Amino acid sequence: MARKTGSHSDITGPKVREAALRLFAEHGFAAVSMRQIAKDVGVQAGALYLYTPDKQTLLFDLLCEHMRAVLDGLAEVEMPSSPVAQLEAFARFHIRFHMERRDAVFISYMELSNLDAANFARLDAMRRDYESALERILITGQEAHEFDVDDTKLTTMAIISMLNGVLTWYRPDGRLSLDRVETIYSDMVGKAVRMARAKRAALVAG
Amino acid sequence: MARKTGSHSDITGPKVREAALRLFAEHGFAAVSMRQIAKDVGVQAGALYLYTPDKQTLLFDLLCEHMRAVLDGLAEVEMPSSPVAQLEAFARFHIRFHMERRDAVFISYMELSNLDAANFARLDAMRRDYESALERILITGQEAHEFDVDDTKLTTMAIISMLNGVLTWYRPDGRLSLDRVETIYSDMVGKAVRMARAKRAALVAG
DNA sequence: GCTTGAAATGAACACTTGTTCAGATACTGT
DNA sequence: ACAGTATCTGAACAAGTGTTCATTTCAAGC
Repeated sequence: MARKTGSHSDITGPKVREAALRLFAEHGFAAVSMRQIAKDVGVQAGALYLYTPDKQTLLFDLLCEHMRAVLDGLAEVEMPSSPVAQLEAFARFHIRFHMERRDAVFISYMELSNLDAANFARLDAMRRDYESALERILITGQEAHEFDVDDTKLTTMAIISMLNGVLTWYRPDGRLSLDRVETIYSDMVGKAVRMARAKRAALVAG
Repeated sequence: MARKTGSHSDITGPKVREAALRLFAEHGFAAVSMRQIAKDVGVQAGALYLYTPDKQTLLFDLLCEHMRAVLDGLAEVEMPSSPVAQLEAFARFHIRFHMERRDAVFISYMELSNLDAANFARLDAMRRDYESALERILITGQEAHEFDVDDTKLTTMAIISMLNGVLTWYRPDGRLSLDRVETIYSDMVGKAVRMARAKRAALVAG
């Protein structure tokens, strides 16, 4: 046997990436062998090297594609004018988007150490871009005296960690709908950063 | 050569656990070989099996010991009477304790999938005990009309994720002291769950 | 000082790892 | 119908995997 009937790189290529993504997320990068990926695709291990130069690059490409999708997704969210509403929009987008791509997110937060320095740097830059978008919302709100944030950088990280936490426990068939989770979380985030009414009144008056 | 001069199981044993903890945290369980651990300890791979029946048990023992330390640590925190102060005490304890044991926390949140079902269940029970302690604070505050929480279980998870996030970015030599980070985080947590003054007044009046 | 047992070696086991490649097969364009 | 190329196999490679064990060495108790 050699080439299979109906085989095509447009089919096998995505299959490889899909299988790798799923298996890496489930067992971790180091714990998944090329032969396991190949078996999942329905092909011999050697064939994988038509679609990736090596295992590490396969991981990097998955991570890279994911971060690009996140940034593109956020760019497509039409942002309201008020910082409070912007923050809610961000929180809702983050939760929904990340829930739809659990596997990729899992890998992004766990397997970065398997990358070499250069690849890591590229991904880290993209991640910082995303976090900056949130920080800009906080800064805008701070300047408009709508938010009362001690440190915008720290608060950015805190919010993102909190939102990411949804991944670790949320189950689509669970007690709460995703929409309800989005609502509760964005409410909490809002309360955590919004300025107290009394303080704002004093500031506006003064 | 065989036995080394000055060698003792009271010395090598802890060394093995220490090295395993550090290496697992840095590279991941699957990516670390017994020979790497042995080299780090300064011993041959075979000698490790005097201190653990196998690699998986070594991981499990590390995780188990960590969770026990977390629960013991929390038990030793003397809790104030007011829920607001209790919440702050919890947040401060969580951040400080987890920062002091970064490696163990990293493993706890990343390598659970490498455990078999029985071991996983035992650890999961301990983790739920810890989370329950936080939820009880939220429930108490809720009943005292000091907190305004939509869903105590979800809020518990949200708070813990947020606090855990500190681990991913905090550097002891960075811009902020650990004490300041604790303050900012516990303030944010407090604001996120506390009941608005107006609402509380209305409730007390009504 | 000698025996006893703990602590460690180092070689061996059977298997898996990522990766390469000559050869075989199926599809595509002419 | 045929040539050419894209796709895949299957075997091979050297290195590394977790684990076992007979053997050796050191340290402590009598």
